[in-house]
Amino acid sequence: MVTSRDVARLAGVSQSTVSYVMSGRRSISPETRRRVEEAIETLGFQPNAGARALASQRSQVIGLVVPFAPGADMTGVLPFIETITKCAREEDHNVILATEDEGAEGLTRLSDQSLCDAIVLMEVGSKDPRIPVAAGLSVPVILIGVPDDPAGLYCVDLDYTLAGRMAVDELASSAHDRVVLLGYPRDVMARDVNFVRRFLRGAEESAAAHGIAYVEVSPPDTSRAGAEAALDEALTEQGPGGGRLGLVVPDPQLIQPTLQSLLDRGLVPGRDLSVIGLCTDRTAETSTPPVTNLSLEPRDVSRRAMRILFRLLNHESVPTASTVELVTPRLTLRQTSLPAR
Amino acid sequence: MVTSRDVARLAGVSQSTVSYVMSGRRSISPETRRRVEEAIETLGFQPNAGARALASQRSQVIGLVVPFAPGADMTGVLPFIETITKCAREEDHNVILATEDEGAEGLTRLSDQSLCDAIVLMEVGSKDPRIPVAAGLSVPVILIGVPDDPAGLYCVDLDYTLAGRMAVDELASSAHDRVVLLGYPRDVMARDVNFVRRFLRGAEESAAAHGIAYVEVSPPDTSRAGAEAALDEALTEQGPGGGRLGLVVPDPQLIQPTLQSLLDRGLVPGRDLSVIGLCTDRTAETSTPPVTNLSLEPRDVSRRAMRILFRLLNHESVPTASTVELVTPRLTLRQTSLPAR
DNA sequence: TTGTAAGCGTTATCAC
DNA sequence: GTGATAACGCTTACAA
Repeated sequence: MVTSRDVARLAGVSQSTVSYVMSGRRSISPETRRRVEEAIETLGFQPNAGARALASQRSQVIGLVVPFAPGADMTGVLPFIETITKCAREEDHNVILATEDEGAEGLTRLSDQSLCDAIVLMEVGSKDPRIPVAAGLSVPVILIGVPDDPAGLYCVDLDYTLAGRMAVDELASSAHDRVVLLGYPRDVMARDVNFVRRFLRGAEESAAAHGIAYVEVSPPDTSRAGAEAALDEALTEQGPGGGRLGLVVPDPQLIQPTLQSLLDRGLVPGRDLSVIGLCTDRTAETSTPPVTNLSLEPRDVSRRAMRILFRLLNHESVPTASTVELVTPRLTLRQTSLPAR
Repeated sequence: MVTSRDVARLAGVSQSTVSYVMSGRRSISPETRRRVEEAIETLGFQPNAGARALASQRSQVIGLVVPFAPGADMTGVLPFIETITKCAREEDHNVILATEDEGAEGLTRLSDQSLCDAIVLMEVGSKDPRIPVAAGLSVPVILIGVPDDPAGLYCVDLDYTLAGRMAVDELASSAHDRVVLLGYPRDVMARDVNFVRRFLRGAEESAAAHGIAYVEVSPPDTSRAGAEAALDEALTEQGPGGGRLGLVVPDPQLIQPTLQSLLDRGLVPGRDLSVIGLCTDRTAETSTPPVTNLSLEPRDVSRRAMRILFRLLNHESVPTASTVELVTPRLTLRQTSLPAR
């Protein structure tokens, strides 16, 4: 292992000078800088992370708590991880992973062992028991998701209320006369993830505002059978025929099963009814048929979260009116929308 | 911050005793142990990771290099990340993330800065330039994937050759008389990921062995249009009618577009032809229609990789005949298989 | 069975 | 502009 002592010896300077050349925290004569940088180069010196963390009280690591709970939506989290990791690297930080199932102890572990300087907490629940713990840590924490009480923590999330409203607005303005919302499966409802409630409220509000018929149906799960059951309920209750029907499907995992169930019944999305999904554009493009969607914008959400986090780390002011920052979803019309009348 | 000194003071012992109580590296009298553990408990002591790493030369961290390259298959990597993280936690280790686009420097950074004690390198290419670098690091490295020359490194991967063979075997034994392999898109071929070649070889071998007609077609990309183009080529060349056709689709991203293209042509998988995909069971279950698949077994592959890694870390012997450990794929018949004749 | 003390490789505060 | 030197909090010989 090559240390800063080795570099110092080779460059003919003191160890502290090597440190200052690397950190730029005091001015160095051009000549000294050159010699030190040359020595670093020839020896291939890399500073020891542990020693640096110990001395500087900064680990240069971001803790990322990901939702690996059983049954959680796996498809959506990867873009978050990717974007967060890349943002971290841009600021010369690393990312350490913790899983949701570690609960609140996972947070205290990351913080109290000085494993990281800041924490990103994904997919927080409405009354997430980790929030009060997170708020009491000695490191800044940013939430992706909006709990009922953020306890002063900064939050970034998609504007799900707006998404719900946009979905129904779109259907209403394209002359649909009834909306069925194929909701989240029961276990998701049970976990009480906050965005579910927000989306439903937005959809409901819009339906009321437009005076359009509106029903919510909750599938038992996101399987094919779950979609079948929910559709049975939805279509029987209202009768399949007559008028323009719009189906809103906020759970990404339920979209494909739903589309297939419809096709199996001889109901063609885009011809016999409309379907709007809430999912990433990638999911929407590859569904069969490609589904009109409101984008979840995971990259945008992640980037904003990291921006705030680094401002907190650098003790810069965070230019936000509220502690909650909401990202506007984007509507993209695809094949599952009925043509305008 | 509460340190081991604080614990020692409260328990009325020396700092080293606290350390030994925690590590169990020497025997402690029951009474002393009790007092120390009580002090740890009441103070909520957590050892400082940096200091521990510095003193012990062990960071208790596993470096995980994930393929976030543009266009890489995102859906498949999450189960790997999840399983690897959980295995690490079981051995009281943390996981630090690096992205593929950091290349070989990412590896040296992780190792030379003592950021981790071992590295898991995912999705290695046939002639991956990171392999020689990885082999020269001071920390053990395990590969997920099999390069042409593993340079002595341990590798774990799905047995893609066997997968290719199993796919065609299945079709041959269920009385199909020709096989079309809808290959990987050109950019994947260009990246020369090793498993592509292996899968194709296995399929080809089996076709030859069974004396069954066999064609490979390469789509321009994994989009809907890409699938269309490939199918056009495949079906024109051979004519759509006559005999039992089996389609093998090894790229998970191409499966759904292909199924849809077939349906659009009035060709129903499971009635007019067979389709076998290479993808996780989860993907297979939720495709439309559910596709007969060979499972990628990401959890099994990850667990085996971590088993080997920890044996290397603990200087235990690794009970493997070869340096390459291959996992057998599992075939599950679903709706896209023609009934036996 | 326990304590003492010398590092581990940086950073950062003093001096000069 | 640069150099000593004392932390940082833990592990681990070496003593007792």
